[in-house]
Amino acid sequence: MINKAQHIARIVQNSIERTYSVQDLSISIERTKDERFGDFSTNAAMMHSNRLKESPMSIGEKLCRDINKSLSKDLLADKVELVKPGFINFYISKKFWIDIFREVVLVGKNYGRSNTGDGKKILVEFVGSNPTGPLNVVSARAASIGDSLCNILSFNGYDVKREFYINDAGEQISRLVESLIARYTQIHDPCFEFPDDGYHGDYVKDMAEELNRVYKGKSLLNKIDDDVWFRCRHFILSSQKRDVENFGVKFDKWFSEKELLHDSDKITDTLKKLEERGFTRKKDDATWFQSTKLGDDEDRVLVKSNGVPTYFLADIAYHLDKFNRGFDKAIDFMGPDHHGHIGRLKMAMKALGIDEKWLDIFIVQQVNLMRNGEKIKMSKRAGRFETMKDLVSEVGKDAARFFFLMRTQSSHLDFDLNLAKEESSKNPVYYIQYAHARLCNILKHAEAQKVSIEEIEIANTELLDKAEEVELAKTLAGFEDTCEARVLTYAPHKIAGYLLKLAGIFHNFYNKHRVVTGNKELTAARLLIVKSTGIVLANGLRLLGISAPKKMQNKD
RNA sequence: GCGCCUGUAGUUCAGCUGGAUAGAACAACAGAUUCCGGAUCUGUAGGUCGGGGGUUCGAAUCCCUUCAGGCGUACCA
Repeated sequence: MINKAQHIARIVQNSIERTYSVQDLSISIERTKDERFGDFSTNAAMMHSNRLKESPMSIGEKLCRDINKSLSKDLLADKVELVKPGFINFYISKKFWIDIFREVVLVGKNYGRSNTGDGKKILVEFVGSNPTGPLNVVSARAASIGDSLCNILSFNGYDVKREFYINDAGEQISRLVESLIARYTQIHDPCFEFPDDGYHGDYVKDMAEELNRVYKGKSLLNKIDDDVWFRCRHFILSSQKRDVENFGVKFDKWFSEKELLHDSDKITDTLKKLEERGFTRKKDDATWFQSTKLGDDEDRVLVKSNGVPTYFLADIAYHLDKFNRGFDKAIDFMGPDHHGHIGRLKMAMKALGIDEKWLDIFIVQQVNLMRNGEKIKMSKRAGRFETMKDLVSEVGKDAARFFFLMRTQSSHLDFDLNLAKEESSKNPVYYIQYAHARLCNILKHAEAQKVSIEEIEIANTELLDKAEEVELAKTLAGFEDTCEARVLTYAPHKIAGYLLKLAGIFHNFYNKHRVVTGNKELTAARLLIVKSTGIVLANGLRLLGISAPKKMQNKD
């Protein structure tokens, strides 16, 4: 399939060559936002007005005349027109658009797929957190965005791996173990004091109960017990795994900071490498990364004065490990509290001689849960905070994912719980899913009327000339551009927006035109529309990790 | 103090590398259905793109400045 925009760019380029004998002028072709300006437009006449030493309108006029002359009508465009400041607008012929319905049905599940990635290996790290408690709503947001991005990258020919980084080394988990032992001790001695900076959540009490079944009241105080540590980590991690799985995300690897970095030589190797490259220095018994050499305000600690490596050093080692595993690119999604970390990590990569473009890091911004128009206060210290699990059980996986995917990751999101739960047209997820269910129902109805698949496949598309039909064709054609990785790589929300638009156009079409009628030929042609729309909706929803139901559940 | 994110309709947000009269959803108001699911559709109204400068054929978009909100600025992770 020839890309329409490229096709038009070629035409314009040729015309410039003929008219001005100038080559190598870059031409950009855009889809117009407004129908009145045709389907595609180019600003070439304005862009190159300086170089050609002529006014935009004058250039445009010449090009337009030339293009019109060379364009045979049945090819691509009905009309080419010059407008006001100097835009040249192309009106694509209906027939050219209508062909898309058959193409979509032929390509099916693969419609929208591309090979721009060319098998390049990409590692996407997201959600990853301390195993110190249940995953929260920001993790859920990261899970939606990260997972969907992976789907989109795969769809565009990249070889994608999903990875979850477990921060199971360091202070935080030690503090959790401390809290756990305190809760455990409290079972037998209610007066036992709980540490101020401990983890207050109820899940710690649940773990303590479980611990009690094993240790049966034996004192665990004044003793750092590997077994308790291990049980604690296991308890948290398996619940996190369950949450993520229920959210429809499958990680290729759960990367343990402790096992795979600290218990190996990777940390010391990384440190050695930084030393060799002249980026470390000693001060106050600690080892520092000389990030000031790369423009940072101050140097950063790699190894604390007590000899323990920092999270920062471990993360450098982790990323070096990713690089050594042969990935062409790494993408990280981090929580809003990590943003100070980004610059430093990138500097460290630079210090190690890794190309800056190899690593992209994005911040997934915070989430405010709204109920009845009011913000829900989250307090991690008090142990009350909205978890991913609660969110999914309250609004469902599909709604949760869609709401997160409607927005760019950088926006501070207000999540409206009431709206997400509502089973009505106000709720965009249901709106899209209903479009899919509705069209499945039409196909089922047609089947009952004994319309065969063969009839649909050989349908006469020339019968399709209604405005709503052409609009659907144009919109379906737009799915390819929407999926194109270049535009879309870090913006799954565009798929969500696209699906919403497509669903709306379909509902409109449905209301204006009856599909299954006594007119067999027209019925077949319209069923082709229905079928292709269904394919595109399903493909889009699949990229978002949201189901495309054949029928909607009854309200009551 | 410094750094990052955000500021667009009553509300929540789109707006791709600058483009033509700044879009959508929800809320508001007015309408549509003998028939494939009304969980639907159509229409109306709603804006000094936080403010002020600059760059150019042309700015919500780029640059400078200023105001407001959030976050970060640990030998925590």
